[in-house]
Amino acid sequence: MSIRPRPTSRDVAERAGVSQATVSLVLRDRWRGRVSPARVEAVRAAVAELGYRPNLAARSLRLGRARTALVVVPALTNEFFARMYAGAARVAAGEDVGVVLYVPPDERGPAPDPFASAGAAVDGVLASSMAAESLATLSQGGLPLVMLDSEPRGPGTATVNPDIADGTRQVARHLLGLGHRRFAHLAAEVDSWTFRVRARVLAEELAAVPGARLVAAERAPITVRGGLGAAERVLAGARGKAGPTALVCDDDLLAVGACKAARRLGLRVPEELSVTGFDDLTVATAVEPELTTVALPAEDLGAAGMHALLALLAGTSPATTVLPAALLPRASTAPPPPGP
Amino acid sequence: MSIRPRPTSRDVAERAGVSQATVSLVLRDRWRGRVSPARVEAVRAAVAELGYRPNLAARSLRLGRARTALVVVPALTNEFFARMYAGAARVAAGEDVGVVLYVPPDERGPAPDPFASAGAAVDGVLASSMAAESLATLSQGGLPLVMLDSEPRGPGTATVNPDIADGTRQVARHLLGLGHRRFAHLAAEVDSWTFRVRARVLAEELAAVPGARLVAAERAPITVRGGLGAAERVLAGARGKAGPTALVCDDDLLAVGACKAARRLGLRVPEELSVTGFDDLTVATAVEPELTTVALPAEDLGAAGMHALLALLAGTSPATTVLPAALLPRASTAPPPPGP
DNA sequence: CTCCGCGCGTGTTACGTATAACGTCCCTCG
DNA sequence: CGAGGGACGTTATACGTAACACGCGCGGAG
Repeated sequence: MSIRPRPTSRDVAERAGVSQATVSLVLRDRWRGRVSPARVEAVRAAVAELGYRPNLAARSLRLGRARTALVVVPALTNEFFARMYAGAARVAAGEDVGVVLYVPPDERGPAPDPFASAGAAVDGVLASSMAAESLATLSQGGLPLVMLDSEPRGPGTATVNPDIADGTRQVARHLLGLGHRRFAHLAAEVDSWTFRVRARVLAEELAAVPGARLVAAERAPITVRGGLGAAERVLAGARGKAGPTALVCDDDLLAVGACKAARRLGLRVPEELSVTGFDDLTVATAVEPELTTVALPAEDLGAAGMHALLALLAGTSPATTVLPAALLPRASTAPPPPGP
Repeated sequence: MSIRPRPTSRDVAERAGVSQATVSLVLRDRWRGRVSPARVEAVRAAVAELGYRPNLAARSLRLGRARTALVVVPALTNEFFARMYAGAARVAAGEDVGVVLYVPPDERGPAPDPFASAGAAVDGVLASSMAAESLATLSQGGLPLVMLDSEPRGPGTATVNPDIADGTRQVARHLLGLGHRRFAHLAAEVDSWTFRVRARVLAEELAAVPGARLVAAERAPITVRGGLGAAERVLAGARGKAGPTALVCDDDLLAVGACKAARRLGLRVPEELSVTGFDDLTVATAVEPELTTVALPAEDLGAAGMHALLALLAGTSPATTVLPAALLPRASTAPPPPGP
């Protein structure tokens, strides 16, 4: 089986007994009123027989656009980003747009140039939750750029965000409404917009209620282990008198870790400690008790982002979109235990 | 701010006072002994000033290859696939190869042509755990193809698989060794190689031990809900006398659902019912009790797959690789309750 | 003195596709 | 009967890059 070079449109033309231009017309569906049905059929038959596929590099070069978007995501093993990607990919597939995915290989160190390593030609960029320095690199491409779940930027780039502030507000008010006054915050140790907003809004909401306060705050990597360790530090520190009765976590994984820590320390959730998460991941309903959390529309975010990018490519001017977040009260929150 | 067309290598040449050919030589690092250092510097400076980036479509067309791989994955929201992808992407990034990701939009219905919707030119394909019919489409591309976690095929395509048979064997022997004799199997409702192997090997292992048998089998979608429903059907059916004492699940999500079902029915895990999972997902250690499961080297699988693809592209002949699976005994398995 | 070889560069071409700009018929209408 | 125009195709060209095949001086060897 010797390797046979891929057939070109010229090969198809020869086989069908027409010119290469005619083949192109047929393939692009531009033949109406220019090519007779008989020849169209001949071309189609030749395409099928040869197993011809257009060379996409050549097409991109000729057309000056690739119908391809570069999607940049910090880590796909994070369910939230995976869902966001799924939404973006669905829209892209529907619009017949290709997707080149770029995931920075490592947290530390300067990431290699996404454009160089992308390999393929790309018309625009959809990036999510990036740290500021990576962003600089992305803007340098000079391509239309849509940011997801990130600090809204000046004109020039579009942004699509979940309403993190409102989600956080709902969590805080839910817990305050249950009667909690002593809070702890388990924060993600990543320094990005979304987590800064959570910390800020939580502080604001607590400040608005007399007697309410943040008795502890810890940062941890966004994993179950991370949450476990951080929660142990928070809870072990202040056993008894002035410990927090509510633990607000930046992510469901942290919340799950916190629940494990509570169990180890003999604290019952939610009777003695309320715990809240963020994102409504699969794990939120897998554990016992099921987590009270904030559902963010991850798929919609990705989908809206891709739509925004396509709009940008079509020439509309960039805008900022905010999608709603919804508190899902479940079994990990309850009124605080009565004071002594 | 009017849109400025992207500079080409000719623009760079003009600015640097050299010919376009020289620019190309410098950029491809082919100038040693052909271009004087002074001019090399001039070119580099011009590149920087103009923010020039090579047009990848043109480069691919000229070179006849794109240094880009098409990766096909059934669903990235499945943590196992996400990890597999991460491994593949890491290798690709290291080898300076781009990745075009294709996720079939829906389970049902014929998937659109991956190559057409890929948008970008591609040199080879890395596909995982696909149903047979999708595979046919992939082979049609005539491109080098590496399959992950799939039925080993004849010569022509390389395969990289986890040792599913051995993993399943370890689970069965672990439970048999604990004394279990009445088993139930919670199978994934997807019809793919990996799940067929699990069912077959489980049956074989039970057949080899006198008295051991499969008292029930159910199929379910690979979600917590799916596992919950299926486990309820299995467990509610045979309360008391001849119910299974061990529940072998094809996936950790199913196992988590099964644990929830057991709890609802008042069965304690692992004292009254042992449950095993597969894949060692994050959720396996998030729940209580932590799941006994089989760890599959997802990242390594993806990495090995990408290496295999690169080898194929370099001209080596396709091979089949098998990576080990490891049983992780944790807290969801124990000896069966003493008989009445 | 001639000629070769080397250091340095440049002109030119091809990759495969899409499309603008042209022909040709042949039919119809004035 | 001639002009006009529609239906049908083709020729030619450009997209941006990579690299082959040549120059052109100049210095040293023969």
